[in-house]
Amino acid sequence: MTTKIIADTQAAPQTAPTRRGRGRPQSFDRAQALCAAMRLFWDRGYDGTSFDDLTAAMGISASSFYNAFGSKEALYQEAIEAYIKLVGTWFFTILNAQTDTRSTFAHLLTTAATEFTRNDLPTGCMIAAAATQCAPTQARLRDLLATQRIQAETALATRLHQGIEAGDLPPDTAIKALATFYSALLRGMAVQARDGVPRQRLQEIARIGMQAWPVPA
Amino acid sequence: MTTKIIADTQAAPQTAPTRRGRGRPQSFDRAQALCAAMRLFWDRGYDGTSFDDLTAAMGISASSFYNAFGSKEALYQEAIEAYIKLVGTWFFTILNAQTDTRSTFAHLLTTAATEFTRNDLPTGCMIAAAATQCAPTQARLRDLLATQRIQAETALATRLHQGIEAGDLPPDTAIKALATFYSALLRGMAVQARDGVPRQRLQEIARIGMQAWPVPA
DNA sequence: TTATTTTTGTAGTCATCGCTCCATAAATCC
DNA sequence: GGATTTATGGAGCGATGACTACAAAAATAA
Repeated sequence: MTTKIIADTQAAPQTAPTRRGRGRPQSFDRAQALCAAMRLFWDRGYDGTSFDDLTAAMGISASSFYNAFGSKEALYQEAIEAYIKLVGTWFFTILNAQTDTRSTFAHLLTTAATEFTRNDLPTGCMIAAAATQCAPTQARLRDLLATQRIQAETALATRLHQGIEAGDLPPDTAIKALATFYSALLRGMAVQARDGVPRQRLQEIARIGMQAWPVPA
Repeated sequence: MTTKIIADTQAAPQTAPTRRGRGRPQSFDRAQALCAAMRLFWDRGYDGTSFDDLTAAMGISASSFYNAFGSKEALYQEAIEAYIKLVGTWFFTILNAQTDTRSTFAHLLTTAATEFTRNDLPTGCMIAAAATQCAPTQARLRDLLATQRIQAETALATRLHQGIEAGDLPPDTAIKALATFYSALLRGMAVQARDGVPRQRLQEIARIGMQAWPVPA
C-alpha cells in the first residue's frame, strides 16, 4: 500500500522512459520492486531479509531477480540509494532551505521525530544503526553504511559552516563537534523509534537537543 | 588477552565455587568461554556470529557447547548478562555514586566516551543498537535487547528523580524526557564509536550534551 | 519468416547454518 | 570394583541460505 505511495509518486517518471529494447520486456515494475525490497531491508536488515522474502515481496522469480538486480548485495546497495533519494528527501530539503542555522537544526530534529514514526513506513532510519555489528565477510556492507552516515554528518557540518559565513554562528564555533553531536542524537532517536518510542517522546528529545545549541558569547 | 582481563578479575571467584559434582568434570573454564562468546557477539552481532565461530573462539566442541549452554540463543542471552555484569559496571557505579546529579550525568557521558573506545575490547556498546533490524523469527531477541535498553533508560530516570528529591533539580523537571534524551545520545555515541570515531570526538559530544542540562529557573 | 536478443519459469546446486546421536572417557557413590 | 552420572569427540543430519543452468517465451531487427 505505502509501497505504492512512494513508488507511484517518485518512480513513475523513472518508469516512463524505459527504453523498449530488443528482447522480451520485463514483466514487472522495477522501481516498485526495488521499493518493496527497500522496505523489507529497512525493517529487517540485510541478514534478516532472506532471498525468498525478497522475491516474495517483490513478486518476481529468482531468475528475474538476478537478471534485474545482480545479487542480494547489489540490491541492498540500490535500496540504500533509493532510501536516500525517496525517503531521505526531508533531510536534504531542510538543510538547503533558506532559514537561519538554528531554525534549520530545530526543524531537522522535529522532522526526524515525525519521519521516524510514520505509520506508512518502517520506523526509524534505514541507515542510522545498520550493520554496526556484522561478520567480517560483510565488511563491504558495513563500510558502505558507515560511509553514508559520515556523509550525512558532513552535510550537517557544511550547513554549520554556512551558518558562520552568514553570521548565524560565532566564527569560533566548534563545527565538527556540533555536527557530530547532532548526528549522534539523530541516530539515537532512530534507535528509540525502532524500539517503539512514540513520536511525542522523540519531539521531547528534539526540544532538549536544541538546548545544547551554542549561545552567543 | 583482554578476555583474560575480564575473565580473570571477575570470573575467578565464580570459577572457584564450582561444585565438584558426580560425572566427568568440564574440561574448560565456563566463564572464560562465555567471555569469548560475549566479545564475538559484541563485535559481530547475533547473526554475524556463526556456530563455528563460537566454538572456535571458545575452544570447545559442539557437544560441549550444547551441554554447557543449551543453544546459540541461550548463550547470547548469557552473553548479554555477562556484558552488563562485567563490562557495564561503570554505568551503574556512576549512577550510584554520591555526587550531585549534574556531575553524575557529566561523568556518565565522559566515561561512555572512554569506555566506548577501549582498545582492549570491541568498540561501542553491545546493546545500544543491537537487533533493531532483524527477521520476525528473532522477535524474542529484539525484545530482549529493547528491554535492556529500556532498563538502562529507566535507571537514568530514577537517578534524575533522586536529583529532584535531593534538590539538585527543579521539581518540575521533565524527567522522562531528559532520560530519553541522554539515553538517545549515549546510543548515538555507541554507533559513532563503532564507526571508528575517536575518543576525543566522543568527548566533544559529551561536552555539548551537557549544555542541554536544564538551567535553574 | 527467420534470426537475434532479452526475460522468464522450473528445477536444481552447493555451501553453510544450527543442532543431534552415540559410543567413549572420566569423575563420584556405594 | 561396579554402578551411576556427567562431559567429550567425532560423525553426520535436515533445513535453509544465496545462487545458477537451461530451455521456453516474447519482444525487435533483418
